[in-house]
Amino acid sequence: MTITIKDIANRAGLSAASVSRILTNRGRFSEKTAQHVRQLADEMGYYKNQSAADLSQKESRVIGVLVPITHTNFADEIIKGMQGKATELGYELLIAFIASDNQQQLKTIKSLLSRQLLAVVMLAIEIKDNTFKVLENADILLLSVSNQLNNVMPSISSDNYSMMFTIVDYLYQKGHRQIALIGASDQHSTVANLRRQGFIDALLKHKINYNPDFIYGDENAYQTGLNAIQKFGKPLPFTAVIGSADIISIGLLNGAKDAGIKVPDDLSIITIDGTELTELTRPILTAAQQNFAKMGELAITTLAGQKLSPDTVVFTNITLKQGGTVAQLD
Amino acid sequence: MTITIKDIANRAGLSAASVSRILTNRGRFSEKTAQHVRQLADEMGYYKNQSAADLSQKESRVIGVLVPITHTNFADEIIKGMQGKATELGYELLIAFIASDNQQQLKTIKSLLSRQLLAVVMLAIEIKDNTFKVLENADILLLSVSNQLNNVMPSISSDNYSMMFTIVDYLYQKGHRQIALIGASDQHSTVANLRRQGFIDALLKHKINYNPDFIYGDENAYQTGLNAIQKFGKPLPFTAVIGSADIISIGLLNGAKDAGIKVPDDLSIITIDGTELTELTRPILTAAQQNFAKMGELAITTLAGQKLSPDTVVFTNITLKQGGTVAQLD
DNA sequence: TTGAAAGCGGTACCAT
DNA sequence: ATGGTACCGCTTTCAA
Repeated sequence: MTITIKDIANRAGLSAASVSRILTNRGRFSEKTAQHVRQLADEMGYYKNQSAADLSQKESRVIGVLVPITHTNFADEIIKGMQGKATELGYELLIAFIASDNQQQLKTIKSLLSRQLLAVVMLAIEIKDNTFKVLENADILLLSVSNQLNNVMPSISSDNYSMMFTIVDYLYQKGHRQIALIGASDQHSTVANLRRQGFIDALLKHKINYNPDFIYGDENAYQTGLNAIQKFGKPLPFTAVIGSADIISIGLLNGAKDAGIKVPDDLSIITIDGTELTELTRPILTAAQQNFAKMGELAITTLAGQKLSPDTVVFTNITLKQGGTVAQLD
Repeated sequence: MTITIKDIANRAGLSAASVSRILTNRGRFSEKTAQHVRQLADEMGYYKNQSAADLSQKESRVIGVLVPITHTNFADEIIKGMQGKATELGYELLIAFIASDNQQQLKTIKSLLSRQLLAVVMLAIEIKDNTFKVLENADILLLSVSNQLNNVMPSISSDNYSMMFTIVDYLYQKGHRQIALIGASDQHSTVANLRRQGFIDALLKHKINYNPDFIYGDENAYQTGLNAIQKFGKPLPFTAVIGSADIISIGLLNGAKDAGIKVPDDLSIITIDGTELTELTRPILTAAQQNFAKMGELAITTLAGQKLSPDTVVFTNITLKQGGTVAQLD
């Protein structure tokens, strides 16, 4: 038998209403009885039945978080950021891992929607159209984190366009003129589109005509990096390469090693993301590091503020983190 | 205004009771009205209010999962395994990331216990005593996954003792006689204790007296691997080393590289865990691979079966996965 | 400051 | 096959 508010009320010689008020710190009560009740609750091993509370209160403070089940190692950092702020502001996170499989996706979403949620936050999810419809119809706050989605729903992310200027400027200043971009070719991804456009424009700014062949690979995978090196062969037609995710860059690094290409002497690599993974390679990867923890925090504060419209776009800073994979050319 | 079962009942000219029966597939009803109701529910955008359902039904099908917030990359694999089976058997997972900080730990647990849960599954968590007390008093099913905890609570894990025989036998057969074990020195961890004991006994079986100095490092961290190499210097007093986790082994590998020690020529490395991380190194790490996905599946089926006692111990298989970090000595 | 009572949305028992 | 109803545990008005 589980302990309810009534049990406490009986023992304390009070009504359930009073106990409720005390335990939730709402309304008026005397501090003296309150102390007694709190102690009693503790002794008796009472835990609020949140389902009952949710049912009774109209407003919910639960935020659903959709995390792609395909391991993206930065999701942890975002969640960590959200978690901290959520605890601080009194929100709860309901984390659900979501498969890429359409059928399963719907099932997960529906079960999520069965809990009354304040909002649903999607981490780096490329959402399927029909799944999106379901969420939209459910009339619930939506927020995309780390995946910039202009005008579809509000999002918190890095400024992917200007990020490319930071990267290209850096490489240019290091003497690089032939630069490739790997893993941002997906035509259907807003992020990839922005990165390609920023890449091209940044090159033009330096009066470099970009070579379309140097933009390659549309999948966010280790294999994409390996493939890229194989495709371009040895010697490589460029001196520097930008990996659109850490895992891609590690593929580039290992591919280079396998092909007898020295990093950074024969090839410079700069990676986008800059998660812990970048510390595990030799040399350590130079990175345009995204501020994932900050994204997580902002996700919560933004939702708490509730000033959201589909074209709300919040940017977090990026940091150029020096590793050992970019050489200075003479 | 959210759609309730009553709204549907009104529109269909039925009672709430009937709609409930139909939507949950319980009790008797005619297929004809059922079809109508289901369609109506769909059209009206109805989602069951799970809180109400939970409150009404005494039994819950929600399983809480405690995941350490410190990035352990195998947690994902376990969760994936749980997720699949859970969906299949009609359970829901409530995932909560838990900090190592005592204060926050309690807060998380309490909020978890506020949802009526069928069980709490702990992934690789070294739980603090007082936190454990809270869980124990809450009178809820407990299960530890991947962290073998003999006689404290039921657990699903690899057989850490016999695993060491597999590893040592393999190294012995490859000609190694001087073997070190890194990252299993924590005296308070059952897993570490079992690994050390298994290591020692496996060596004895081959008539090798173990050298206590060769057991080093108690933290599950990249740095532990780096430190180990530094500590033993060059040339190393052993020909092979066992890393007690992938991240440690990567530290060993990079530490060796930094010190000019060639792997596997000068040093053989075998790692315990065998997650995706092991594919990212050069050479690829040879691993005693744990079956994390299976652990996840078993966690759910075991809970579904409910035949649990504190001394229930379920083992999953381990696989020796050949990489390029173990050399054959002559 | 405290209590009585209605109600949140479903479920399940007992009638019909 | 369907409907009426009590109830799950908590919150919240309103009255005392």
